[in-house]
Amino acid sequence: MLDDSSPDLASGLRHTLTRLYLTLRRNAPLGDISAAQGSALALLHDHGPMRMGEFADRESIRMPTATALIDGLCREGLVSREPDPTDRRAVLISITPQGVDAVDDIRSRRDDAVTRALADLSEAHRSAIAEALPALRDMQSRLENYDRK
Amino acid sequence: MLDDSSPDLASGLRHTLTRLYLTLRRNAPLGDISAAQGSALALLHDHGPMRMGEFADRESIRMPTATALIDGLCREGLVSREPDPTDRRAVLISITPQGVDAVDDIRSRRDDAVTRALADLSEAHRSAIAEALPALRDMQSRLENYDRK
DNA sequence: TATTGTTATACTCTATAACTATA
DNA sequence: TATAGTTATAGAGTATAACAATA
Repeated sequence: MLDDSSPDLASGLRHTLTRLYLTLRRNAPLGDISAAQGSALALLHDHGPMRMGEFADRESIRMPTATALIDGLCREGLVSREPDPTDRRAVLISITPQGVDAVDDIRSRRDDAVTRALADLSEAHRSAIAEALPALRDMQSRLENYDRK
Repeated sequence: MLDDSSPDLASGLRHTLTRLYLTLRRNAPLGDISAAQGSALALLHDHGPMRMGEFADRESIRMPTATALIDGLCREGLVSREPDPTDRRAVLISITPQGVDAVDDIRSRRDDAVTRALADLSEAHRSAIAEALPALRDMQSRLENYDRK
């Protein structure tokens, strides 16, 4: 019988989550774009336009790093920069339609890999995962909140 | 009613797994060591000594990259290199006791974060996760095998 | 000749420090 | 004077190409 609150559950879960993510990443690689670019595009895709400084904060990188990263993405047409009309020191960075396509593409390739793996599972295993998904979401939001403790 | 085999389950699971991993990484950062170093140490910790070429293959990096990465870890005393007694062209790289400590330390800090999040969940959510863990392991091993399709 | 690894070189991502322009 | 970003410079991680040593 499994003891829910044991460190074994936490350690087993940590290990499995880590391997699942890394395997998924390996299964559907980013291809042309780097990990830093992929993360930047996903943020701009999900959050919408933002200032350079907010982008740097959310990506946990420094401003000069953000400048260089965004410059590269602009050169490739995946991101665009506009002066902020309310503050002439600032710039607003946005994902382009081409950038949206790049994010959607990688996500759908990863979804396909997960769909295939789920289809190969037993019905019992598949439904166990379906029933745990809300609990995993709950755990994720709690972990996220510890960040700003 | 949730349709287990729907793309929605795959997409929701992919999203939650991704966020869980990234949040966990952010919650318990590697600190002094880089991501590449952490991955290298985890591999050597779990697999044991190996040749430079096998290390490069398993990390999906090129040999010159592996040489530089291992050189850095050697300088920090986390990894050691020995000539392979059976083939004088080759070297065997191993994790040192200090490197083992570094891996154990980061893993235990991540386990602590997961333990805390699990403890904060409802009993129903915690047991849903406990019951899904074998299914998640099953899914992970299937995804891993697709890699060598 | 084929294999194992290293050296030389270059590009990206990361950082700190110093600078410019605007508030 | 403080804030938003950029430029200058440096270190780590990545790659390809060319090389050295050994099988």
